[in-house]
Amino acid sequence: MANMQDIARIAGVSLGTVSHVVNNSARVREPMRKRVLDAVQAAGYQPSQLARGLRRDKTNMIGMIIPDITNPFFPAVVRGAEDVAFSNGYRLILCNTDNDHDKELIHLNELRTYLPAGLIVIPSNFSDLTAQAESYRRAGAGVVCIDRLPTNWSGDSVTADNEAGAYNATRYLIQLGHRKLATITGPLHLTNAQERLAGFKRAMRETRLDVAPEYAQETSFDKRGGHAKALILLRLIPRPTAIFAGNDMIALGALLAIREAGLRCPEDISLIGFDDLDLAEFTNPSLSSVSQSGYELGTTAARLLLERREGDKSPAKHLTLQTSLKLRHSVAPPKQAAEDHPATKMRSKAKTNRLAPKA
Amino acid sequence: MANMQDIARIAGVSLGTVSHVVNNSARVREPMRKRVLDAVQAAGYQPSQLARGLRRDKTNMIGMIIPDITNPFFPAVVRGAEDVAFSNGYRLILCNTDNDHDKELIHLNELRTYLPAGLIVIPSNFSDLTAQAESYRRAGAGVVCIDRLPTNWSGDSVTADNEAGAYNATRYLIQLGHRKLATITGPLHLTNAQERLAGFKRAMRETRLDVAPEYAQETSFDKRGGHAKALILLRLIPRPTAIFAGNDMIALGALLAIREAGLRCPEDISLIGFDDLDLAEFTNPSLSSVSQSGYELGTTAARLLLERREGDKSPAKHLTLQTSLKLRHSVAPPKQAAEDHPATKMRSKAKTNRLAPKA
DNA sequence: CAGTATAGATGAAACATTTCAAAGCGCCCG
DNA sequence: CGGGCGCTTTGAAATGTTTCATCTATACTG
Repeated sequence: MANMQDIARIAGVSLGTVSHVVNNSARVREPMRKRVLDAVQAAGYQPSQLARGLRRDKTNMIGMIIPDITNPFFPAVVRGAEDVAFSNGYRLILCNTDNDHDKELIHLNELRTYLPAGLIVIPSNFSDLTAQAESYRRAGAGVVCIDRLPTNWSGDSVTADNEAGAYNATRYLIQLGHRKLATITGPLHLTNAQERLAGFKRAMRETRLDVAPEYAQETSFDKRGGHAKALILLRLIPRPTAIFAGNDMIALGALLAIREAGLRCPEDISLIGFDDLDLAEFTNPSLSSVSQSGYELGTTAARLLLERREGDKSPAKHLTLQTSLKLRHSVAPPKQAAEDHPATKMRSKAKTNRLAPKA
Repeated sequence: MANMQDIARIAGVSLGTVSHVVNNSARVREPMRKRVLDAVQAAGYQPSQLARGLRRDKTNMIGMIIPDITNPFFPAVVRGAEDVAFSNGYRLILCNTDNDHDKELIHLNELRTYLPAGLIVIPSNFSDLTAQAESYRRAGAGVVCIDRLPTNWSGDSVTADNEAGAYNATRYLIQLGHRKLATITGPLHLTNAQERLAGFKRAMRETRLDVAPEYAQETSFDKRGGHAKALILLRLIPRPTAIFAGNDMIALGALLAIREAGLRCPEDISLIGFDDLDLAEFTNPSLSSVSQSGYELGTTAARLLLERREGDKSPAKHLTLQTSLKLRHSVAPPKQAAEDHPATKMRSKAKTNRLAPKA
């Protein structure tokens, strides 16, 4: 590959001049400028990002650390981040942690040696990134946490309004006439699971409905967990008539359990998930869900990072994205309340329907 | 961050010695060696990947160029590649092309300036990577194409046995008693779509069944395309009793179209997709599909790359991964043939069932 | 014990940039 | 015509490694 030296020789100018032309870092008189540009064109020269990064003490890479790209919520997040990054000349290094704190640490430590422009992190379980983030910030690289936050996180963040989303979903079920609600939460050491549970509880409290401990089951954010915990819920007396699941994978497992138990959704049990994954549309019945845009989560985080890169020194920002309730076929009024509750009329046959989230 | 100079000073040795200890590139006597290691530990030193890459003329990065991480088939591929890369000390730079050849070219050109250890590429439409790949190879970096190949590709590749997979699926439908089969292929400039069509045709030819042109519709690999083309197929006379879809997204669209047309799957029309995405399990009816492991595609490609990196100079390898037929509820014997065809007994109520692929 | 081979340690060059201080140069003004 | 000023251009240093040629000291051989 041609290097700057070559270009300088071809164009008959000094090394510094080539650099100035390439980077627009100083005035260069037109004829000379043109000679350089021509040489660049002719040789197909592209500056070495390595040398550039080494010298500038910063590269155009952005580290993206996520639990697992295979989890259907994350690809959109990554894509959002990549799109914004790409169109601003940045590239993404993708790292999967499997929620393993050690793996996260390995990535955190190694990525720093690439002098990335910043980091977008979906923290693993029990992360404490404060020290690491501080070290990145000292090196002039921003760190944005998204989706859920480590304990004591004081840096930039972008998350969905989990509490409001859960609240709206729960309130909707209550308005349909449900009185015996249950929830299957994600791991409660994760802030997003906590917030969703909080939203659920607030809606219940507001209606003076009780949440007995066994009606709030905690599990991992996956199908298997949802399946196991739903089986437990279905054995409770009285049996819940509606379940709010911490995410769509849990809801999917619950759906399976409901079917296995010989019950029907939504006739016997209503079900609402969270995330509004693509698959929510294809389940049988199709799954109602609190919709959050993973893509937007990614773009917002990347933009925040780039603003910091441009020199934004303002105090830590906590951006919250609104959710919307996507109604499909997995919800219905409870059987005994179908006729006598006024909210029943809200039951919609429409495949999708938006309920504006709390402002 | 501490650099090598610091370590040398702390340990009281020369720069070169530190390097040799860190890289095991030369014998260093134990006491000195230990002093260096202690200093590294104490300072939390990590070598700059930038400087190292610049000097070694090669980094530990692998470029991964794919159409769109949001397409549900690709996350597993990426994850497979990342797992093998990670456990060998390599990191992945993820690039989405949206099947846009220009975007692909931008990535191809820029990635080279990072001096990556190699490239894993799912080529975009109409790619001709020969020249680019040659330039990478000259720089000592391997290029592996996966999933589908550019025209005239002569380098390393890993693909599924698309032809056999399609053949088996089609043959299965025929054995069930179907005689009027149709297919909705992906874009026929893509080799995987071509091969799947070829497998379909071979099975038809073997049974002396005709494939009239209008019974083989071509479209993009997505739901919308499948939907549109299925509507066309459903209007044909005689109407096909089974459709082999070029991938699961197409099948999904077809499923929608079948439902819209007031027909039932599998009673009126059987349907088989390709890829066996997670969602195939959740559709209604659940979708039969030719299963290929995206994860394995990724791991195999990464391993191939690393072998090249270790100096394997053997001629281009073309690895082919076997597929298996995953039977679910979207297939049934055709109504009129339900009783009188011997193959009918193969119809299984089992949710999943493997049919060994052609050896 | 002298001479030599050899393992071990070192210092400097090289990788491809950016950037800063300094030099060159034309031009205007006195 | 000389001095000074401001715009261009240049050359060199610096970034953090690796590696190669040297150099040193140690052990071995005759």
